[in-house]
Amino acid sequence: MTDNSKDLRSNCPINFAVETFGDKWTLLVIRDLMFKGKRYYGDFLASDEKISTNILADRLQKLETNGVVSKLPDPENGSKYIYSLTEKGKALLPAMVEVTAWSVQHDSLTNTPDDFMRFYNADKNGLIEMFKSKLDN
Amino acid sequence: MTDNSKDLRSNCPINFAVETFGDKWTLLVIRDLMFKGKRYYGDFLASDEKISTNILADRLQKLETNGVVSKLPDPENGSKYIYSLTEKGKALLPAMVEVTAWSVQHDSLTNTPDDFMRFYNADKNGLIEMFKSKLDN
DNA sequence: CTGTATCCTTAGGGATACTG
DNA sequence: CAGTATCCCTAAGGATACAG
Repeated sequence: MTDNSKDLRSNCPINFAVETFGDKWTLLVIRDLMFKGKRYYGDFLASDEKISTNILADRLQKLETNGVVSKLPDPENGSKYIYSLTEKGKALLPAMVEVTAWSVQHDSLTNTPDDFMRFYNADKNGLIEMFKSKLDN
Repeated sequence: MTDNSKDLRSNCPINFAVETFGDKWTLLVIRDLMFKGKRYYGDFLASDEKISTNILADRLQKLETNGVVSKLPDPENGSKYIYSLTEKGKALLPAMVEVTAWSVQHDSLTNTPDDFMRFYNADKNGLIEMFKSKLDN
């Protein structure tokens, strides 16, 4: 609950979300942090969707500004940073899981680990907890 | 589960979602259908965010193409249409609820009915079922 | 009023060069 | 390799005119 005083088009929560990650790239960066364990600049560049380097820099920057991502110097390599999700970013997990489930159910081409929907249908909260614990280690 | 053969940047489910509603306006139209009971063209035009008429037409069209929204002649007024969510559209409800909850928890300015978070915290599935039943009447 | 079409500006973003 | 900066084109979209 922070007072981020950029001027939004409205005070609707859906609009807040849209203004935070409603574009063609931001959610993919969040996905990479959340589900693919990516942490370094080059990791994100290497994703299937081929984000270009200027866009990546811009989105990481905006996510940091919005408190979704943190950027810390890599203790093992002074010349690079480790990007990771803040608590605010991690809190997007349930939404990301629901979005994933929707896509898997409505797009025949989508590829996702086989057991995702099994777990989702059997015990959604358990699935979310499982991913959550992965994020915290 | 339909084979929509537009060429996606990848077969990732998050990317599928991004390509379906990852822009500044689409999710607001879905919100209006899902939570605000809007059905007519003019209803959408009247939202707080002031969508312009060409963009609205474009988004309704794309949503229809993607099977999220249906467009049917209004039986009580031949010169207009009724827009509504398809089953695929309604299936976005859990995701929309999670996104809303995230925004409410992370944006102090967001305004939402007081009891939303109470219900969400007490019985999330019940909250979703409640909205679902509203959509089906 | 419901929707479509056009005009024109700005923002998004691809390619790529460049710095440490 | 990590990240920044520039160049330039295309797509997003605001304003508004127009048709039924």
